[in-house]
Amino acid sequence: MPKDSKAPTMADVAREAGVALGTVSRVVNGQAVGEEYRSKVEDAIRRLGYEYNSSGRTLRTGSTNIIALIIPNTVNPYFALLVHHINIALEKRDCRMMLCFTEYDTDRETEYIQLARQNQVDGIIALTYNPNLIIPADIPFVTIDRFFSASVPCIASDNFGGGWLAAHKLKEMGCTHLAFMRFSSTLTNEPSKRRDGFVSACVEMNIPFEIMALDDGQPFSRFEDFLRSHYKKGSLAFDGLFIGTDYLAWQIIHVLRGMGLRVPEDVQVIGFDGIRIFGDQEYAVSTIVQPVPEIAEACVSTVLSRHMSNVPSLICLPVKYACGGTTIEKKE
Amino acid sequence: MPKDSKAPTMADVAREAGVALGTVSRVVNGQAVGEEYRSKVEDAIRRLGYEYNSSGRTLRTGSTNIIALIIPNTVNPYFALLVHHINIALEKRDCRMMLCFTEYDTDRETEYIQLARQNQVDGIIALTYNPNLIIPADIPFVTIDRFFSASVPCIASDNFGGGWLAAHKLKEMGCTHLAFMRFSSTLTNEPSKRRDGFVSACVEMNIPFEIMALDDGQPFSRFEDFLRSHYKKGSLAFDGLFIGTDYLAWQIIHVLRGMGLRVPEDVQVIGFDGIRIFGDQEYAVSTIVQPVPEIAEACVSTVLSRHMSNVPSLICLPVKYACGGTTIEKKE
DNA sequence: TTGTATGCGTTATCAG
DNA sequence: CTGATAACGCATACAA
Repeated sequence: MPKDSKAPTMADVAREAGVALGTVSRVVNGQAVGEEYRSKVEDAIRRLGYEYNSSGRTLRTGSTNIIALIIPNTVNPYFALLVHHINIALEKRDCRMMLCFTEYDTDRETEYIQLARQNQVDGIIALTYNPNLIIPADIPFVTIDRFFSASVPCIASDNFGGGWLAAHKLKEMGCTHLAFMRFSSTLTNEPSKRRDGFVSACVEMNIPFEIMALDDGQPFSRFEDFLRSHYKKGSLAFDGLFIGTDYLAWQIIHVLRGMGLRVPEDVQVIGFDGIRIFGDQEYAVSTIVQPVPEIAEACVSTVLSRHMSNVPSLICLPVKYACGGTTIEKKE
Repeated sequence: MPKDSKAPTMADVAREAGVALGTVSRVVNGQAVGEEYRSKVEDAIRRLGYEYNSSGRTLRTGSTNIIALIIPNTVNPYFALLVHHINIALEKRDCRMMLCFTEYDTDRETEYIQLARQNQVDGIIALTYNPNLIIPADIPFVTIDRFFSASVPCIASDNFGGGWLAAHKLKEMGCTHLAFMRFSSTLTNEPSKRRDGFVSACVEMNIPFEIMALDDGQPFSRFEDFLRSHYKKGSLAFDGLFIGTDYLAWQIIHVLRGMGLRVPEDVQVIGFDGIRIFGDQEYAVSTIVQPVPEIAEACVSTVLSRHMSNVPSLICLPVKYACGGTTIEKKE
């Protein structure tokens, strides 16, 4: 029986090639090595079927080329999209991803940060909700949609601009009475600005509007109650709705249709996120589209930027409007 | 200036606590240690803010508690669901996930296996399409939906039974002329059996049917051509369609409606997978639901089973039918 | 039960 | 440009 019960190491390769261990390391890492030595080493690698073992390097250098992504889940299509594009951006830079799902559990958010540190990740990208989350100072850390402090870069869409755009679009489509509806976490984060932009535009355009914000944890039926209380004699008090997310917009459209209202004929609806059915088919609802590829790229390039020096504390990326059939386009 | 520029190690803790390095290791790993020693160590850990560094252990033991999941992407809702449930199953066992997206690129599938080995993962779960993929013999490996050999466990839904069930349901709903449509990869994998089950049921029930399988890479418009060629004088030759995936079913329903046909009144459609809109809302189409949580659980428990000994080579899990509005329920 | 000592595979620092 | 050698942090066999 051969004694090759264990995988060959650089030392084995060195012995096989008749060179020093350091030379093998240099070949493997593509550093300057004499041509004759290089080929001797490469032959030996092939003969032995040597494969690089990154744990040695991690121990020695403390770096892993792994970035932790902390996010609620991957079932929500917006998160799925984010995960997808962040992975593309990481792969482009030869990095791997350690995926951490929190399911909106604040304790898990904390635990995963600790776990990421124990695994020597090179950085953390996090989309979290824990109001008391402690950001590690010794690991490059960027957050999505939530501002902590000037020293923790935050990447987000232009939420204010998106709210503003939604109101303008509804006006443009002929709406005269608007409402904004959302689930609002107790946390004040970047998406909270969707409301502010919407309000700002309504005031500016002198359009009447109402706000219906429901705290997280409140039952969805409150939205139904709200709509019904504004429904008299077969018509709704609003002809245009801006909803905090596409997901909620979808649910609310069901309610509207259940009430006998037609969307978009009687009520036009604009959501936020830019979710497509099955990920790449038509938009689920008319929407303000977040620039997910750009957000992902910004997250990755920021978290990997050397020592996180000279990085802006808030990166805000432009959104755009897209029709998903729940608004009336002017000229088709 | 303090000299704590580097993170404290077990050796630092041992010195601080006045015990031996091995004792610290035993405390950290929850092994038997005298009570007085344990508390001395725990105090020292707290004082120093020590945090476990897993790279040392990985180097020493060769194990990481990380499982690689190789999958095309996370944008397709079925894959998103799979990722989600596999992560739940891994977390339950204190394992982390290294996510590898292939985007159906066969080279990437190979590369990621190599990368996973270099990262010392404890196992690999893979959903792949490369016909020549080489399965590493030295790493626990399970595949989803694709049988390689008796030594590589394969986890899949009961695809044959699903096809069979779809045909029976369509019959039950009053259909008399059926067709099956799918994109078929050149690869013969478990999902290929959806067709076989469907055919078997049609023959058994003595129902006329047609099969329209399009090779991957062919344009979708071929399906349109197929439907149009079976469309005469305002009616389609089929009143029931079974489609290989919900995703394709969704697209085909668009074509049908574009032709002026009503779904489900004129044509009933059943897809496969069990995809819900926004991940947790209504089913996108009437469908054969894959038992994703059970598939995930089976993948994880199998890949982690000690030495992969005594594991079945094919685990087949039961599917069920669900209405998604593209079939006519008998009694509502 | 606790202490001691060694080695896991790699990188990096020196001399040569 | 190459060779020899010392860490990196931890687990564990062995000695006490």
